[in-house]
Amino acid sequence: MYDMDKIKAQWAAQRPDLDTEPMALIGRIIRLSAQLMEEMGRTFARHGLNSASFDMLATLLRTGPPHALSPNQLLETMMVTSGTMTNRIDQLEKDDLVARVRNPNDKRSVLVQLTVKGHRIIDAAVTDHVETQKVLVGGMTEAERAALNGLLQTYLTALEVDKTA
Amino acid sequence: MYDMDKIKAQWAAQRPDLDTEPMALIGRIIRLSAQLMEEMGRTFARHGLNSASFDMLATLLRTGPPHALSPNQLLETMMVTSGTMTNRIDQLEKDDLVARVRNPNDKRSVLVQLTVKGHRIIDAAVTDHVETQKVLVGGMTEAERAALNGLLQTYLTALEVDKTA
DNA sequence: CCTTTTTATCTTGATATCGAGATAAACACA
DNA sequence: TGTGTTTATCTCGATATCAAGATAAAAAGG
Repeated sequence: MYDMDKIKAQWAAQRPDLDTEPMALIGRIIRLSAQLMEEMGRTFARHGLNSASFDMLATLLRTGPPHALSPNQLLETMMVTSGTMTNRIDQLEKDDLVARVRNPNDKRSVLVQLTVKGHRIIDAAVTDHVETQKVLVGGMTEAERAALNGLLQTYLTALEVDKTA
Repeated sequence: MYDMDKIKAQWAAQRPDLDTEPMALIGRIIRLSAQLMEEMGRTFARHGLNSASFDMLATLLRTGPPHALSPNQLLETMMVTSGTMTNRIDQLEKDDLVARVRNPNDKRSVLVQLTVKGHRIIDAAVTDHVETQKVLVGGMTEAERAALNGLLQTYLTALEVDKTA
């Protein structure tokens, strides 16, 4: 599915006026992203997590002790709305993976903190996840990985510039 | 958000045992994908479409006359479940962008066909979309685009091989 | 033919997300 | 101090998706 060569050929037949080179490039990025997320999701599932919950817990873990951030800080890191964040925190709290603790300096705000259980689970999940990612890039040579990484960085930077301009 | 350099630095501090090179590479692909989809979504919205409906209509358009595929054929092309496909067709049918027509050869099956209105709208949307995509890759040089495209192709192929093995 | 299996689509219930707005605390400043 | 504005989080209704199962037609195999 989403075989860009086939799609390009179809457009060439139906709409020969279109330059589909950009479409092929962008299509491949999106397809790769979807496939990689699907594969990684299997790892998350082995730890009782999904992409969203892994992301939350991993964000708290890598923040370092005391592994606590406000919902707003989490919003700035992850790309979701505030309603989604409330729901995600609720779910994790129900499973005792995070706890909402009061922020003494600001009564509007709370801190979302890893529980002992949450810390244990995300620590193991991250280890597993990194191993999975190693396998997922293992089909490329070291040189290919470096070149791809560099070009992706270039592209992301170019997009940012584009946006601020 | 999802600044891979910052994330790498955080992991280096909290879990120096982890090799986060693969994570940086994969993270950039996923982030790029998300940003590109967001940008493209703006184009779709100008034509009253979203990513899902654009995808459906564009698939039917590039198939060529008579611009009709069965739900099952659409399922094989797009990465969604049958329930999702039913819903997507329902929505497009409600807006008179596609019509379900009976398949005389197989009474289990129907064909989803572009209406005149659907054809007109997707034709304009695709033209606009291709223009947007041109802008979205415009921050890179021709050589960078070619190199990136080649590496993405390499990666996708490597992932496929991995899966069949 | 008749029965079983496969195929194609749709239905249903659960869930995650979004967008808009509600609520309450903190801040700015006259 | 008092008032208006901003900030932080949550609530609510709508929607898109998925997974599992229902339904009906077609195909396969005696």
